Amino acid sequence: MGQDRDTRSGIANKRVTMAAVGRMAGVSQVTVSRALSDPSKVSADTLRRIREAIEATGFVPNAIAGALASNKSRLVTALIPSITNVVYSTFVRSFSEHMRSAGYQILLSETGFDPADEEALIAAHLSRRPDAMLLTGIQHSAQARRLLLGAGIPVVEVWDLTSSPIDLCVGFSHSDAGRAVAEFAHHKGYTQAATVTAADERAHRRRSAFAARFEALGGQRVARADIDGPARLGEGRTALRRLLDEKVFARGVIFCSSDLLAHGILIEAQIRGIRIPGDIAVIGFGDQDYAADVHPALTTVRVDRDALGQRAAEHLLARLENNDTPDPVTDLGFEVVQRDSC
Amino acid sequence: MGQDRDTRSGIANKRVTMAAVGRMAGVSQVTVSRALSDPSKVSADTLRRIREAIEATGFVPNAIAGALASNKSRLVTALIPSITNVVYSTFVRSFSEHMRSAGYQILLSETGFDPADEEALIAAHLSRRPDAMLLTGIQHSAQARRLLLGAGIPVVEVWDLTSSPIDLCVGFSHSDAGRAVAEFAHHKGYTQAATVTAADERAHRRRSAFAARFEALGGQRVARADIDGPARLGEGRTALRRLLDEKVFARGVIFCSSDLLAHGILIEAQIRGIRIPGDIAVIGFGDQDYAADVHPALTTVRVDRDALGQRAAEHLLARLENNDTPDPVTDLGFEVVQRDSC
DNA sequence: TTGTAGGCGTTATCAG
DNA sequence: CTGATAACGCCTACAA
Repeated sequence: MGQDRDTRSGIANKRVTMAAVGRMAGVSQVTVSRALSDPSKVSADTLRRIREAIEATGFVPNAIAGALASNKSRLVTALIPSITNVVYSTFVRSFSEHMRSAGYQILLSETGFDPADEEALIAAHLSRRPDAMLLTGIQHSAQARRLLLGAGIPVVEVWDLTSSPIDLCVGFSHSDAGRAVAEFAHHKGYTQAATVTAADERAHRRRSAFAARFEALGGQRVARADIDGPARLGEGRTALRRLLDEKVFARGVIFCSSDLLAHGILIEAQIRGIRIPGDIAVIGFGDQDYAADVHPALTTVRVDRDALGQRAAEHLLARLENNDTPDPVTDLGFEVVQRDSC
Repeated sequence: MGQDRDTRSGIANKRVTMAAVGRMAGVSQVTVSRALSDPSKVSADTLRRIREAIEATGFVPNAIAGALASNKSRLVTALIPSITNVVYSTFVRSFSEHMRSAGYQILLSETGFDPADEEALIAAHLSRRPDAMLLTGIQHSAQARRLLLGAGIPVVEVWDLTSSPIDLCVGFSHSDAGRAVAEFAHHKGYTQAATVTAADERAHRRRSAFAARFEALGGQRVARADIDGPARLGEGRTALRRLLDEKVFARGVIFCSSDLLAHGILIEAQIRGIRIPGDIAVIGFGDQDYAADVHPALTTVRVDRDALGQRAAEHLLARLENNDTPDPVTDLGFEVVQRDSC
């Protein structure tokens, strides 16, 4: 209670500095700094005394001061559309781990659905003077690009492809993915199709490419059910209901913008006694953890998120550490994974 | 290509400082600082010139220098077990949004499964001199506690309850939750039960409390299926299979440590023609987005993650901004949500 | 309303 | 191997 607070205040000893550690170890502040950054430059005995002093005082270096002095923050900021979307969070984990093992910490923020917010977020992140920055997607305001360029740090745009990245780009083509799915469906003999798409620009690009190719290959006009807001299981169920009730679609294949929506369709179909893939076939997107475990197992599009995070990290690190120039844009592709739902 | 890189290097103008902005606007650096932190302390005309200069130069304040000078980083760090687990990420989103609207940014890291890593992570985070820190859970090494105490910043531990928090604690009792589920099951007339539990200390505490209470209420010995590693849909399916095959359980209620596992059980049961809740009843944990949309709709335990994030933020802010002392520990409780699976 | 001076805790650069 | 000393870019007094 109050007691606790008092105790804490008492303990809130003024922060221990290198100078204090040095005093205790009988050396100057600079020597402490050296002992920490390159122990080999300090005599064994001094090193020992410094380590003891650090242990005794509970010294934790002040990275803020270090960053200011060295002009290196060892901080990398990342902007993703949503942290609760597993697609992005698994990718970010991979990215983080690779950056962390190179000594960088990640400052993560959600950009959400409003692209207008991104600019302010970028500025806020830039004020922390990150050594590099990761952005999701390739659509950024002119002012955002200016800020980024002005910062003079490596920037990697992920999850999409462009011929004119701000700096680096690692991703895959959403149009290609849509087309690949259309071709897959066509080869499986489907001539009727529908799409269920969440409110996401990249998802819509996949949908458009899918529909265009499917129709070009002789398929009938592709029905569509669009969702506003993020994908949820219930939205998948609703979408199937709408498609069926509005009689715009009765048989064929449904291409969803995410595995979650596809899963919703599986559930709704099961309840209605619609057989999958007998009556209706379903294709998801993302190849989530659970895609192989739902029933029937979901045919979907796999994007290697771990590889994506790794490559993004590697390219950034190449810029940061070595002085070599990685390829500005790298296409990691995707893969249609056939299972039972189509 | 190389061209791009050259361009970037060219543009990487040495960082614009407040002094530079001031020079351009015909005022001193301090005035620029004031114009930014409290525009009312600067004359309208000066303000205009400064704003023009900022616009023209693309100046972005250096939060590093600001933090060093003011001894306030406006940074709050958060440690969660996993970012890909929606339970934590939704909570963190709520926390982040509340902190952000108060002007704080969040530095997020995953602690993962190895509690030994936590200590190093805490130290790494502390080196950024956060103004406050959020920790998941109440189990921290003695050294970790020392570090935290020594930092002299507000700390909030979430997702659990303890009578001796490091500083603040906002959460709920996992034992209480387990017991509440046992009572719920008992009132529904079940006398046989099993648990499916992921490798998580808190989940196991819920399980123990559930089993103890269930048996105390006259139920038969509770069967168990434990999973090592994180919860996945497939693990839920496997668990049901194991429970059935090993003949340790055939009818009754299954309490899962997460909705995901429960969902796996639903799927496996459907495939095997086991009726839910006719033959077997299922109770999840977490009340995820999809819990109401699976079939049958999942009975589960709801934890108000948004409220949790909000309260954690509020209590931290109380320490940070006002000088009043929030209650050291606040129990936000939980709620058994009855739907169709039990 | 504006400016000057000093300092925040490091790292970089020279000396010794 | 160790130590002065000068930045780093801003904020907090205190003055004008």
